[in-house]
Amino acid sequence: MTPTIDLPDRAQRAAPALPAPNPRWPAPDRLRGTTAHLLGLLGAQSGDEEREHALAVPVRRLAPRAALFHEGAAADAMYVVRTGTFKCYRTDADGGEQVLGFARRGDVLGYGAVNLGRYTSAACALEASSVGVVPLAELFPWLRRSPVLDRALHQALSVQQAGFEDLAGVRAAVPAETRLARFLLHWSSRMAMSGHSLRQLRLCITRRDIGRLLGVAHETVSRAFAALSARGCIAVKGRTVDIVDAAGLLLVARTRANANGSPAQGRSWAAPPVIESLNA
Amino acid sequence: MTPTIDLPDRAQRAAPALPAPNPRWPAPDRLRGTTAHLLGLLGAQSGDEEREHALAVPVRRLAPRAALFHEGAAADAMYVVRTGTFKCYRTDADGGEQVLGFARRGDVLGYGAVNLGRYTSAACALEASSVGVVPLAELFPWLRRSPVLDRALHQALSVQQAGFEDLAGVRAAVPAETRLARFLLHWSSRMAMSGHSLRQLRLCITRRDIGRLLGVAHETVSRAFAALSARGCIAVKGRTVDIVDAAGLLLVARTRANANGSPAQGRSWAAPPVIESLNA
DNA sequence: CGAGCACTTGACGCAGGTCAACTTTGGTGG
DNA sequence: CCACCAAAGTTGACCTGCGTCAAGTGCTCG
Repeated sequence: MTPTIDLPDRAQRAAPALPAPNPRWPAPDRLRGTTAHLLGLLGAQSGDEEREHALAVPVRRLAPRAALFHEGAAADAMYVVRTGTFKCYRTDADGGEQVLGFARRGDVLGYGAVNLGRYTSAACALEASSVGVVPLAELFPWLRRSPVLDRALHQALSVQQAGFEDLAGVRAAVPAETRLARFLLHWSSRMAMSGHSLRQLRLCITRRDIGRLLGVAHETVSRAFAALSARGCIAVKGRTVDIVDAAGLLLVARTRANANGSPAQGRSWAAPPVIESLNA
Repeated sequence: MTPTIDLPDRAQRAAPALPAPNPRWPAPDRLRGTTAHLLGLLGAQSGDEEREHALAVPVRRLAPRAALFHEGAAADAMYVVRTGTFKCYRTDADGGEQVLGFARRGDVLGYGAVNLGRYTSAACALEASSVGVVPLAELFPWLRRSPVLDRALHQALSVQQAGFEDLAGVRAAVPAETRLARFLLHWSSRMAMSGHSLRQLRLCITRRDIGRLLGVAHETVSRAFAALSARGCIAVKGRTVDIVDAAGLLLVARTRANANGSPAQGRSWAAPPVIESLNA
């Protein structure tokens, strides 16, 4: 229940050497940013004052499947996601992975290490990604120097906590189809926040990992996709999912109690407001 | 997946009027504390300087079963638990509760509201309890004035995040008995942190709520208790649980794969270091 | 172009959800 | 202080959803 100290055996296959600088990135982003950039990532505006006092913030790039850090490893930094997608997970003694969630632009990774100096979970890139590096030794000096940054961090952590709570909902004691529906809606609204389409989902996750998030076998995930598809809620093509009937999906996301009948006297199962626009 | 705005129908049954001041509490604690006290709660030392600049921090007392705040309610404060135990949960449309976790001394409640101004989940007292009140309007001024407080808050949040991650483990796709074993170990190490006995657990939680945390039916929780008891790992008397055989419990906490045989080649399933002392 | 991994689909058995009956506990009012 | 009632807990019986094993197809990467 507390962080393992021992690294999983594939700890060795650590993050590969940084890939050659990617020419698609504008020069200033190539190797480092500033604390002002961090602010941007965290969703805050940086005033002139901030830009002046801005300190250099290293950027680290990761190839698909590369580990950002390992569970239990000694930590010298936490990270803010700039681009790409990360999977956060824990590995238990039996080698079973428990997926804790996924991180995207603006999400903070490795925060659990702030107290312990060791990462409490692992994170790896699902696609080519990059992060801003916040050395733990610098963290509090930075926050002290820039209250705006501190505030931005707190707010980012606050929304992340809400996200965590959401994810607890997909692991609730409800049928697999419901869990998957909830997860898809969750993902949809997360993606919408970073300017992506609400209905067209590009999951860069294997069925196995979805299963490990939902707490079901990967075969069951497959069948749940098929079922939702048959029901006409979604159209699935590999890892691309189209939300065809958002209202229907939302109905499934409520509870088994009424997969058929009454639209439930209660209100929306914590319906993301964004979902309204899906019905357009 | 995002906070509901509508309150559950029992929103009305809000927190009852504060119970008459409890004579058991020393006078200075009776009605208010200071930011220096907050520091103590959060597990930090407060220097002289801190004590000087200390600001008044209201204390709120709650009767057993009283709600601290409701999901989706407009928020004007977050809280730090002083005494007692709280249950954090969300209610979905069907009236089903999803328990997110339990909070004890030093834990921060209502942090999800820092960004939104609305609570993203509900919290209610399981026993007579008290919290330090941090008005959201004061939060950032306080943090700015006292970097030590800021640091303490960050560190408390950091360990809380680790705790959340732990709890994801009890909801993993493993048999009910394993989930319960993991939960008991989790609870044990949490309680140990606040100076309680490691082996003697006083759960102030109903089987139903344990079930809602683990994602299983409450009857199953009952049976799992019976099974662990029959196995000789624990002795159960109502809500009092004695950990008789910690090693055995730990074994069950690993995975069904080997409830019988090989002690698993891998390491302790994220074994809490504290557990070692249970074997004394 | 081949190998391994992701994904899908089927068949089967069991862990656990559900319903039901009963006991125990704790809280409330007389 | 006790009697009463509602909620919490336990236990049993039944049945179903999903975990597991197995076989086959399609990607993607080396």
